[in-house]
Amino acid sequence: MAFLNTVHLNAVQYTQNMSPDNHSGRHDRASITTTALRLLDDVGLPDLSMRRLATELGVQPSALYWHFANKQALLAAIADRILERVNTSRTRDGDVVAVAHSIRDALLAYRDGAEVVMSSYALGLGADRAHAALTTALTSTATATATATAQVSDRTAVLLQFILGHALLVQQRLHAESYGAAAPSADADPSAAIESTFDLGVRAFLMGLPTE
Amino acid sequence: MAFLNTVHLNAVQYTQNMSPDNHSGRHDRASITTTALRLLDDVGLPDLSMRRLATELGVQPSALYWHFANKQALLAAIADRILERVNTSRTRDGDVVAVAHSIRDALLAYRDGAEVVMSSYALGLGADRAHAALTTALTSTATATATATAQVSDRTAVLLQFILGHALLVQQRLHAESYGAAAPSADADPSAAIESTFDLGVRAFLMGLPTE
DNA sequence: ACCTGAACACCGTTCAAGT
DNA sequence: ACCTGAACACCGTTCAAGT
Repeated sequence: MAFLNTVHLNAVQYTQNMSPDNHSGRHDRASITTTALRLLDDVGLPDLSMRRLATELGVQPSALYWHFANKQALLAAIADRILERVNTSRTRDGDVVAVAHSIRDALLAYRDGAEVVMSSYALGLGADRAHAALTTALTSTATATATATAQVSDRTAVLLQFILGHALLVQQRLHAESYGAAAPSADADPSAAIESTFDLGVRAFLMGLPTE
Repeated sequence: MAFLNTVHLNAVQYTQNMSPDNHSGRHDRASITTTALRLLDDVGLPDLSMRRLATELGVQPSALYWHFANKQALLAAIADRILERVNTSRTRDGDVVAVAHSIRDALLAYRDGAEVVMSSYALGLGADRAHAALTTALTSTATATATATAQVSDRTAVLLQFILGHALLVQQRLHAESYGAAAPSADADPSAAIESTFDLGVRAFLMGLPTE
């Protein structure tokens, strides 16, 4: 449940010692991405427009198109940033559950993070880090030691699909609740149900793997 | 693989013997939804605007707001229509795999169908039919006969998340390919890999269920 | 190298007024 | 009951021109 409390409460980490809204000097892809990620977390994806980001940066909208080919390219850079949080330290010992949780937490750490990453991933951009971490963990999993690379690739896709689908629904439900729409399931503790649902999904997947 | 060939090739089924683009008489929610679904399949979600739909109907954009409160309400009606294809005949004998395939096929039968249904489902609208079919099938499954209703609800959510996540990625990848973007996995036969990935996911889920 | 200014072709939504 | 006409407050993107 802890992840639900920290949503929307990110302190942006600056990679440079430079103000994100650089009203004096010029901008580059990194600083623009930093400001865009903070803006995403503040206002959400529907309100993250190129024009609004330009205003935030103290620049004309057209200036952004010198740094990024289009809005989708900007979103891919944001997706990369979001997944930098994925903890790759436990991938080597094959702790698939831990990696799945790390990816899930990275997606939920920023407002609409799952949607941004999913759309970029579908376009073949942005989710390389998550994909690689899962593949490494699955490859070194005990049940999969004698498994062909093609099958590992399939399993990575299955797990990533579940994680993305799960995070997407969680965040869209959060968004729906903030608009006062009624959720279909009338559970007593929805956040606990969500947490156990995620664990159930990941473990069901792992237990269902053939042990040949 | 058959489903991939029939994507984008829908002949719209008219529930009334009435032209969908009713340029003479007046419109109602049903006829507007029919035209909107055809337009969605023709041009895709990003190009399905209220203004374009109004033009298709031979009407001013503002006319649509007499029938639907806003665009989201229209999309929920479309989501309901898409899921009318879900085959509910096999839910009673607990064939979860068949139901999962039926939902998947319904989502893939219209362009961007998964995205429309997912966003509506997250808002608590539109996916009741899919949710109910899965719940019925899981309840009458052999491995779940002695399972509490709360657990069935969790499992329904897990499976639906996987199905929606899977269909969403498949369709976004189709969309990406039409724009010439390179997919990250360089598989020999991607459509066959997708099909087996889906089966793997559903079966892994079912085999992972406790048999208590 | 990086940005401005101005334009193009669009959006969703509201609301008085018509029939 | 159903729709028009007109407006409001926006979009993403391009491109010549500036520094």
